[in-house]
Amino acid sequence: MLNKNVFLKKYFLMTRSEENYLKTIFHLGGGDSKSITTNAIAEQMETKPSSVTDMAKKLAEKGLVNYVKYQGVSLTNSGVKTALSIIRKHRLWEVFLVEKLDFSWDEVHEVAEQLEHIKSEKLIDKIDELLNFPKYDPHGDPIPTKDGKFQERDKKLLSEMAINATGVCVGVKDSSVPFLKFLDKNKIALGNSIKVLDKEDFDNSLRIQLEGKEIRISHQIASNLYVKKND
Amino acid sequence: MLNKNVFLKKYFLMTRSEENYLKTIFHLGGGDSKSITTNAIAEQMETKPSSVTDMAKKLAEKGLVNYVKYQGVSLTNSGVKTALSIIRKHRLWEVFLVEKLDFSWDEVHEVAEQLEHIKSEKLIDKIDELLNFPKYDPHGDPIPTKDGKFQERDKKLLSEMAINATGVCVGVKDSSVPFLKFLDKNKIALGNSIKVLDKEDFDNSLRIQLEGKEIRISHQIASNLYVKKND
DNA sequence: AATTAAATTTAGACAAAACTAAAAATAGAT
DNA sequence: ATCTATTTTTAGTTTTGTCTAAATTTAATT
Ligand SMILES: [Mn+2]
Ligand SMILES: [Mn+2]
Ligand SMILES: [Mn+2]
Ligand SMILES: [Mn+2]
Repeated sequence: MLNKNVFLKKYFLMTRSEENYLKTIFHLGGGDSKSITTNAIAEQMETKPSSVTDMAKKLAEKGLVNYVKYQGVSLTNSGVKTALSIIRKHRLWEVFLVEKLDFSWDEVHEVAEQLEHIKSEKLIDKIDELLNFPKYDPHGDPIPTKDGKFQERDKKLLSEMAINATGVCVGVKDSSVPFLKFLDKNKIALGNSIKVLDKEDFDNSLRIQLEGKEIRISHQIASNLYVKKND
Repeated sequence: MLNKNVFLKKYFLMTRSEENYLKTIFHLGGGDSKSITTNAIAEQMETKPSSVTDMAKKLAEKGLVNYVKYQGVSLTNSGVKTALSIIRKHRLWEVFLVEKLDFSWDEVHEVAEQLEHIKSEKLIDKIDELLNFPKYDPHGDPIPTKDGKFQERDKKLLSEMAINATGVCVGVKDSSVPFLKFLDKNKIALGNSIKVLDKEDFDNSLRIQLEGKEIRISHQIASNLYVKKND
């Protein structure tokens, strides 16, 4: 009885901390068999490199990451699968909070960080169904399907669009609370139509048409907004 | 910074384990300044008495329980308040799962055990609103209000009702999965009308009318079903 | 009142997840 | 190729929550 639980725990059950590490490694690109350094992971997670080393060993033991001393970690197939299932939960909960509970897009991340660790396959599948199987979360990020398929959208940073090009705002690169609140205040939202009117060479700021109205936008903003170009 | 966090953690932030202890103590009657023994708590939580002793000290330090060596623990006002907020969350999530996601009443407890620890006041208030401020959970247990008010229903065990008395089934005493599944199989549900027809002295079984149909019920079942008597 | 049984606490250990400080390995620059 | 700065790992601690085994207190019985 005790031995069986120790076995399950060691090789199958995921702790919250382990899940957070997998998610971070995935977001840093470790899903494409690219090696991520312990330092990079530590910085992202606001923890210490030595803690990351400890966890790397544990995750390697579970077959979730490839870890070679001094060479960093990458996700195994199993690790990718697990990371995607957590990201799927995170983004579905974010949609739920916005669509069903009237949260604003700057409030959802913090709560989703907790909800993503709830263990119930039925729960998340039912939430998915309730939301009518959404493809994107409130920040425009794609939601992996139940079987881990990922549909990245064809999008471009607004700052990289040519003059006179038109499109629709579909996502944010920076999804920090201050940036999202800034966009709200300036009435910039996902789904808005955009046309690039002019670029200012001096400071790289843009003059754009947003839902018909002409506004000026700094480079900082333009380089954090994703646009889907019209054909 | 570090000192501030240590301070917050020690005196304000609740861990999942601490929350589970408070909830258990409350369910064992520790809210009415009755002393609950460490043994009773240990048995309920499937843990060891020595672990309970450790936690009792920690909760006392936080001002959540009164703890006197060898005398057991009872909840302080602050402890009751905290316990009620967790029970409120647990029961609201149970309603949510049944009402919005089509879970059956025997599936919700396990998931609610996880969801009750999500920390977001806004989240639970919005869930409450979405559900239209329900007063009872799927097992007939009352849901505390935001400010901790408790409306226990006037109910009686079916086994204690007099012959010819009528009422409505409003709750279960045993809310274990097997019992709930048994009730489903026998088409006994909350809201059903009940009339006691006859009692068998030999084995204390009952003959009752359930939604018009006459059925026979063992004492074991009758002593785990709550009925609200008609006036 | 003394003895015994049961309940409770203490002491010491362990696993998980973090930390600090020191040691080792790698990469960059001469 | 050697030295040096940076990165990474190791070793040893800490905190939380648990456990076992031993000691202590309380309750029950004679
Ligand atoms: Mn998020
Ligand atoms: Mn998001
Ligand atoms: Mn429950
Ligand atoms: Mn319930």
